[in-house]
Amino acid sequence: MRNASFVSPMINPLSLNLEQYVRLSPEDRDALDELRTSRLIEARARTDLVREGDRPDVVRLMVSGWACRYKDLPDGRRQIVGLFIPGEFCDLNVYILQRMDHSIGAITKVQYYAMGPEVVQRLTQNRPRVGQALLWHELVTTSVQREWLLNLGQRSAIERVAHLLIEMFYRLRATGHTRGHTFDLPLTQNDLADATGITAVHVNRTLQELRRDNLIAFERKQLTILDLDRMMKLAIFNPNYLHLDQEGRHLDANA
Amino acid sequence: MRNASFVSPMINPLSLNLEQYVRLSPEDRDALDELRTSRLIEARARTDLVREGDRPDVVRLMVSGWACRYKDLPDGRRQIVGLFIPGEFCDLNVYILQRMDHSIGAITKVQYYAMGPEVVQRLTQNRPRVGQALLWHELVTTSVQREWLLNLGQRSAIERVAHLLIEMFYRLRATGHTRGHTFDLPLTQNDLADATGITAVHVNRTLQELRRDNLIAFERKQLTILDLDRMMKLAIFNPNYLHLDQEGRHLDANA
DNA sequence: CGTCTATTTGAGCCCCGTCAAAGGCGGTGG
DNA sequence: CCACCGCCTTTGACGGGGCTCAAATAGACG
Repeated sequence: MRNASFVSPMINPLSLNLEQYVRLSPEDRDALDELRTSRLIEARARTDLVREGDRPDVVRLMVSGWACRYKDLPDGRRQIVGLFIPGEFCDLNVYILQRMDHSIGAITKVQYYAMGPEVVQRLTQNRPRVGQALLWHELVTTSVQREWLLNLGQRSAIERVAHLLIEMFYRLRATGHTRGHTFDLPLTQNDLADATGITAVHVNRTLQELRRDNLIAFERKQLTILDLDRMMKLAIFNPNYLHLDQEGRHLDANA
Repeated sequence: MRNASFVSPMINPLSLNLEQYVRLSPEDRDALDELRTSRLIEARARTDLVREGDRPDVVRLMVSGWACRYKDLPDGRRQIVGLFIPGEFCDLNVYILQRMDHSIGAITKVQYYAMGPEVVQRLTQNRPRVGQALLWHELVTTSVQREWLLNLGQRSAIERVAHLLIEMFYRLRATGHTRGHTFDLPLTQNDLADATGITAVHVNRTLQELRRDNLIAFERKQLTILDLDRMMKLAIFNPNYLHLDQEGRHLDANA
């Protein structure tokens, strides 16, 4: 929570998110603050922000609520390929492509800034360190996708679910969205199923097993990780892929 | 195979690859040709080019042979999260990160150019259109990762294997590495297993089923797709995610 | 021609999917 | 504020797709 007082409350999540990677200068933060002049859009839970096949137009910066990136098959099968929490960009670069190859859906009610690509381009040109941070953000997102591939391809059902829960804990904690080992997890068991590639019924049994073993508590969309060590061992969780811990220190404003 | 005569035989695969997205000018091609002054490195089959945890140093451009990106777990489970064919970069951007979050291994004997990040940076600065093409290349690689997530999370064993085979057919055909519906597939059944998240034994049975249904022929590392239509239907394959078909036309040299 | 790796086959079984139905909970409208 | 409705969670029984273990066969390579 470095220098939280320097940034406006609304855009706060973004600079907090980026400062995981790079320490920003006051000028950098001011430039980020100007994104607040973008259109602020609200979408209801369970609606799509963009659909596969659409022509991408704007870049979206999540302000509140959870969203997901997903792909589906004609017969209804659906795979969530990424989750977005406040402060994260959904689609920094995909506007380069002609057509969306995936959809973005709101899990909860969401608020986001929608800005033209030129706004981001101007920002990265004027503030190179912000540009570096955004690139970092993209690279980490891609790294997370790779870890999810490992998750789906190699881990068992209980390992997958545990791994996802720990990842979200780490990501939320990095931006101050946790209280101790507790955080809001607005996903339904159906969502968890679509993200882990197992069925909702089996997600249910898996969560019960995690509860029975006193590894988690989960009620009213509040998740508590009761024993992080044992959970990490169970999930074979190694946080390296999140590239946290101020790895971007060498890019710092005062370096 | 546009203008293949304009480019040197050695670097050919790269510009061919990039021209899937953007039509390059002669100057662009010349600039790409200069990458040939980079160190050309050879590695034996089944060796690692980089390992998870290493500090990334160089950018690798595949010249010949196949390589893969993979992640593994302490207990030996291994997931291949991407395949590289000649003309593709393994790790255009990952040098930005402090530590590799995955490994890169040679499937066959491989040759690749190893260049310092500054070489790529200079190239993209001097030749913006090449920079665009490289960005495109990265975005498509990421899109492929998302499709693989869908593959692992939602498709059955036979669908997964069929999907992977068709994808490699499309990617190889785009750079002229196919003869009719036949191409070299140097993967072992173990590799296919690690890429699709099923066991090698079951890959074997799956391939037999594909053969029995006269969908493929596969011997001596030569794969033929006997009935592409039925294969695509079986795999629920939609090539959109590869963003082929000169989507980058609007960035063309003469646009 | 021998060795090592890759492919193939078989038997048994288990993790997880499927189908179906019963509770629980939150949200909405009267 | 209550009652209803829809979605979410939970439970049970059953079946099957894919895993495991093990061993035989076939190729590849020196």
